[in-house]
Amino acid sequence: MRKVTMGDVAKKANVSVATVSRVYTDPDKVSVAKRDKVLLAIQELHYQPNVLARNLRRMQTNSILVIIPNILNTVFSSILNAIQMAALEKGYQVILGSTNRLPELERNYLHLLQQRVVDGVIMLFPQLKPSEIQKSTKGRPVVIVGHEGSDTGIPYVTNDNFHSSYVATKHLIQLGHRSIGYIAGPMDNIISRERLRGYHYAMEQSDLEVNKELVHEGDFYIGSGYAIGLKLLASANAPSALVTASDEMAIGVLQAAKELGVSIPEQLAIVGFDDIKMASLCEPALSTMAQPKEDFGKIAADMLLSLIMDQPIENRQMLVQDQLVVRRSCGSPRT
Amino acid sequence: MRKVTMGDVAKKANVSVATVSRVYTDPDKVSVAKRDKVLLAIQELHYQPNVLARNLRRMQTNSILVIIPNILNTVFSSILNAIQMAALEKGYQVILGSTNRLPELERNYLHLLQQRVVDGVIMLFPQLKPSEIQKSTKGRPVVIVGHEGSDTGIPYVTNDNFHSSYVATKHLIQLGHRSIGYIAGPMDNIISRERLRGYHYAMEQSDLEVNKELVHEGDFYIGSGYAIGLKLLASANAPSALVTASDEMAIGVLQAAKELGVSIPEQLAIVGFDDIKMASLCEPALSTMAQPKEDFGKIAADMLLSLIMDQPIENRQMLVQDQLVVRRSCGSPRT
DNA sequence: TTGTAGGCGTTATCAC
DNA sequence: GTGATAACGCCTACAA
Repeated sequence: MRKVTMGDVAKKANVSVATVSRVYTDPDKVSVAKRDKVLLAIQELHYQPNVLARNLRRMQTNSILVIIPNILNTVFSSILNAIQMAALEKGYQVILGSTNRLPELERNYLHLLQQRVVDGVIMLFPQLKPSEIQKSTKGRPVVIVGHEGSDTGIPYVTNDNFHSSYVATKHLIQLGHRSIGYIAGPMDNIISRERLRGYHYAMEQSDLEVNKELVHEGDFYIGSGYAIGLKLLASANAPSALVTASDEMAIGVLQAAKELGVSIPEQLAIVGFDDIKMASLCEPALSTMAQPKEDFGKIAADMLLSLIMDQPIENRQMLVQDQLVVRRSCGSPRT
Repeated sequence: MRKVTMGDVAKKANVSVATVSRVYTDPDKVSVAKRDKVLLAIQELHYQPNVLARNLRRMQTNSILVIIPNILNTVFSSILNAIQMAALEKGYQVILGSTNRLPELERNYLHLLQQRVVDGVIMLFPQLKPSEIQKSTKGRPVVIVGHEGSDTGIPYVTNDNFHSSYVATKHLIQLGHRSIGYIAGPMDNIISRERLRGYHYAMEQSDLEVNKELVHEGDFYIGSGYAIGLKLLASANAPSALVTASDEMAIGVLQAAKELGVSIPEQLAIVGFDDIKMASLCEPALSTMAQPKEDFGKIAADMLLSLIMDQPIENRQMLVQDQLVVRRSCGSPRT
């Protein structure tokens, strides 16, 4: 069974290949009679257009690349999922680019854009700086999620980590806490730094002293939360409340607390960050700042597709709001 | 800045396009002198081969499609991740096909294979029957993960759900339990049925009666585990142990138990299925049957790539072993 | 409305 | 080892 091409269909339907092509690209320009003949021939021959040829001719692939730090993290994969849904709707394929946070891999993937393997790229929480991204994409369609584009003009959608962290800390202060600790993410990460700043600002605004011994640097993962939690809770002046820069670290603290017999939220109130799936299922359920993951994905996809199709974008700088999800771990007002 | 093509490079290097092409595809056939000239010209012009043209000419895309029920589930996404790593190593792109378990979407995605958008497909736990898959792929490269290919000859890699469920149940029996309940997955799912069979077989083999009131059908998700758990634990003849067909349902039972003041594992021993991330983090940590997710992915990818490259496959029917991971939730031997 | 024909940029098959 | 040149299958002026 040889490959059947447009020529075969044309012959069978007694028309030219142009007419067959038009049936796909612009059916209205074909008379009903011929259209039906063509459709019939397509059916009978089980013809499938060859997308490779079409791609070359149109110089596009109908696929986009999503560069993502790690698909095992539900924050990232939720965004990815939203992107895929939006893309599917418009007939675009999604190519997966998992980087494990290696800048080198990000660069590699960006290559696919230059080689025209994809029509556009969405970068989730990239390691590369916007300026470098700009340099290696040369004006081709890119959207950044989770960071600003600085002065490159690259469209982006992000949340405000400074503000969200401020809100989380403020919530604990309003519950009556005065000795509030903080577990940060790695300091080479801008998101970590922004979140730490938000904590500091909230404390300062309420005239609360930040005790340096209550502020530690973790790595976002559960193990560091556990280790720091053990240290923090065993010390003489343990805090009465804690903000962590990720839910995983908060859950690590939960485990440490359980081990030390520290009851949560009575003896220690906690607010995490991210609203991963586990946050609602752990014991006690974790209060947390939730990013609007679906919005992130949907907005980014829409932006990118507009870029690809040369449609105007209303707003190239989108800011979405995180939401404080109050569960049991932060307790009720202190008396 | 116009697009630069192979012709431009050829002109600049004073060679034919054929030679330029060879520098990419078969460098050994080009004299060192000319090769260097070409390489230099490529550098100077910042030439990037146009993959679209290459694809058309070679009639391949260097990308594979992974059809996956849901990327938010860590069992699936771990496999996807392993596939992506293996594919990347061999220069293949991974296209994501999330279906939310809709057979209709699976069919749609399979279309991409016929249209040559991808060189091959890996289907993770497909809804479609092997016979239907065979029909719509017509001998093009496909690999199934998690089900057998029945008599279609489609290569597959799967685990033995019957046996694994047998092992899980047997473990509880050996700990001294005699009244063992079971929460099954949806019965229209073959995996659910196999797991249920394994439970029955283990009971039978040990001359234990299966009490029908202790066997319930859930939907794999946490909510159903919770609901069934409440019912089961409140009843007069609650079991002393429980096997669930998924970790999520087991965690639902954990929540129900906490609410009812039933202590785990003392009053109820539990073994789950899947070893999702939460299993090791919940309280108490969950004993569970773990699928070898990395193996699944790696094997499937290697099979598919062999298929694509027309290399012989050692074994088209691969069986991998699940592993019982013993944690606290199943307790110690009864006295 | 329909057909003709010239690319799209690469690779592969020939000769030389 | 190297260079012409003909595909690969489709799309789209342009002409009719």
